[in-house]
Amino acid sequence: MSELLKLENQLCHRFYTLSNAFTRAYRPLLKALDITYPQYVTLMALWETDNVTIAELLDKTAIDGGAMSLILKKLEDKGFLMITKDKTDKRVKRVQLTKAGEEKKALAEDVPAQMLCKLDGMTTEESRTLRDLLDKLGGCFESEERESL
Amino acid sequence: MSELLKLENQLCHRFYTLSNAFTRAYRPLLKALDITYPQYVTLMALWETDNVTIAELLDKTAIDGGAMSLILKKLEDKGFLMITKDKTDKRVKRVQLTKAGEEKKALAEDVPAQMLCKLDGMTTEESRTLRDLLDKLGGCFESEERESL
DNA sequence: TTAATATATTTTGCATGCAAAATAAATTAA
DNA sequence: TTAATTTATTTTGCATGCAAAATATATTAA
Repeated sequence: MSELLKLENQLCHRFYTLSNAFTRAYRPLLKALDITYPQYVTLMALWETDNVTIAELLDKTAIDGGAMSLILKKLEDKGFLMITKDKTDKRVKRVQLTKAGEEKKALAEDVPAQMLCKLDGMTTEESRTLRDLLDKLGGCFESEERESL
Repeated sequence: MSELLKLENQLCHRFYTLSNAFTRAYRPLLKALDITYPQYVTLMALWETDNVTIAELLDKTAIDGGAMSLILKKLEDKGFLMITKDKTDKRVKRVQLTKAGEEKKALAEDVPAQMLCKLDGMTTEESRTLRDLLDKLGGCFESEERESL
C-alpha cells in the first residue's frame, strides 16, 4: 500500500474536513443573523471598508465571482446593502452597506468570540503558529495560480 | 474597528481560502483521471480498504451523505465501482471497486507527488507541525459535533 | 406478534465553488 | 474614427455541502 495515497496522509483532506467543520460550526451562529458563511465573509469585508467595487470585494474575500453575484443579490434583497453603477466607468458596480447592514455589525460582534470558545484546547501560541503556517501555505498557491495566467 | 471582525484575523477564512485553493490545484491533475476531488477522496478510501459499507465510507471520507449518494452513482456510471445490497441486512449497501477502479490507482500514484511539488517552499518540518496542529484543531470540532447529538 | 422506534441510504431544496460563455462598456490599435 | 481587444460583471451548467424529509428495513418494546 503506497503511503502517499493513504487518506490520512493527505494535507488536502484535512483542509477539506476542517473547512467544512468551520462552516458547520458557524451555521447556527450565523443563522441567528439570517446569513450564510460566505455572506458573513462579504459583510466582514464591507464592515472594514465600505463602498467598494465588486472586483475589490472578490479580491479581499476570495469568493468566486459567479457566486458573489448571487450573494450580493441576496444581501441586497435582505436590505443589508445597495449596488450602484459607477458613474465614470459604467462597467463597474459599487457596493455599499445600508443602515441595516451597518447595524448588523453590532449583532455580529459576538460571533468571533463564540467561535473561539468552540476552539478551546488550542493555545494562543498554537493558534499563532498555525496562522503563520497557513499564511505560508497560502503563499505557495498564490505563485501557483499566477503561473496559469 | 473591532479587530475581532477583521477578515485577516479569521482562522476560518484561511481554511475557506486554502481548502478552495487545494481543490483548484487538484483539478487539472484529477481531470486527467476523469474524476473530481471528492471522487478522488472516495477512491482513495476504497484503494485502502475495498468492499466497505457506505456508512464506513462516509466516516472515513467525511463527505456528506447526500453528496456521497451522487458521487457513488457517478463513479459507478464511470465503471470504477459496483454497489450491491448486503445480503444479511438489506438496509446496508456495500461498495467495491471494479477492475477499472483498481487500475485507476496506478494512474493516481503520481498525483500526491505532483501536488507536493506545488507546495514547494514548505519544509518537511513545517508540514509536520502544520499537520499536527490541524489534527489538534480537528479534535476541537469533534467534541463540538458530539455535543449536538 | 403488533406497534413504536432506530438505522442506512436516498431524495429534496437551497447555497455555493468553479470553468466557460455571454454581456456590456472602456481602451487600444490600425 | 472604426475594429480589435481588454476589463468588469453576470449567466450557465455541473458538482458538491448541508439540513430536513422521505424510504426501506431492522430492532425493540408492549
